[in-house]
Amino acid sequence: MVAKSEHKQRSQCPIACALDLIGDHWTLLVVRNLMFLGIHEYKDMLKMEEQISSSILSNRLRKLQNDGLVDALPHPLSQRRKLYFLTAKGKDLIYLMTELVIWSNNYLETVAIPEDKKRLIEHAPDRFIEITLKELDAWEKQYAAS
Amino acid sequence: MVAKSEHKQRSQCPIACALDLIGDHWTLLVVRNLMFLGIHEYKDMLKMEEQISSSILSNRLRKLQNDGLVDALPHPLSQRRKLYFLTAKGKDLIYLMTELVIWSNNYLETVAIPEDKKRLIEHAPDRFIEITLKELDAWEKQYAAS
DNA sequence: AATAATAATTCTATAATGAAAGTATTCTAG
DNA sequence: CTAGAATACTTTCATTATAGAATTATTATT
Repeated sequence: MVAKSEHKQRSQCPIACALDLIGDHWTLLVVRNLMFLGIHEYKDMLKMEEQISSSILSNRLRKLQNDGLVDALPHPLSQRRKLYFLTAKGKDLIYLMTELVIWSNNYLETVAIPEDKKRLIEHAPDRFIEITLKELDAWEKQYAAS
Repeated sequence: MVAKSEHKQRSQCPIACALDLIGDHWTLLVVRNLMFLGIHEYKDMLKMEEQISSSILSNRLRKLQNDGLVDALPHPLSQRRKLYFLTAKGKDLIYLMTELVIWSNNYLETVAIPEDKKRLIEHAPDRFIEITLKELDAWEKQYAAS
């Protein structure tokens, strides 16, 4: 069952269309978990600092899969567990995500992020992206996804 | 009066903090209007293709001003009109917005945007950003903002 | 003085969210 | 083999946000 909001397309504008997929309070935090934090399981997402509720997490994971940003594998250690991971479409949000972090670092005083990582993102975003993509590749090889 | 959602800070994560400011269905469309479409007035925003409602537009403009992304000037032709424009903090979302458009162009089939503009954004995003920032500068000079 | 334009605000029905509890399935320990 | 725990959700319900329509306050125009 898919909620109403997951259907509507408000216009043909590229920004509006993208916001229909990722423009809400939670979706990009799920992407962040998969992209930067190495969190690939439902139970671990439930523990995220921002305290997502179980129902919202379930909805967002389903929507991300329906929209082709995320896919899932059975966990090798247990059939009842799943491993979520970003598809190429989802991984390609890394450029957007990196700009988001750069903007945050520039304008939002309170963000907690180690100084050295902050400096890397700020002064060599391409390198940061390269490193992150390599980590995602390594994860995929380990689990033979893609 | 400011709604509850305009206050909460869920964590110190740069992505979460940024989403507290711009992570919803409408905020970045208002930014788009100011950044790319030359729409600076309330009445013109009401006409946007995506059909924002008057109350939501009012809320978002107030929130954008509270968060320092947008400022307003009295319209030179009428005291009852206002001219909204992006602050430096708001304008600096241009890198994020450009990546959003690039991603949309790559993955969302249906987006309507002229082919030549699509090509410019795709192959020379820096040039696209430069041109856009110049247009915003020209607007500001005209109205002597900033 | 009457009418229109503008930037909101108010009202109300509907939709989304959040918190807690419940369910179905699979694993694990005895 | 069975009892209990773990996992991935789903359901329920109270609260909050949103959308659309109507209204208001102010300023401009005729």
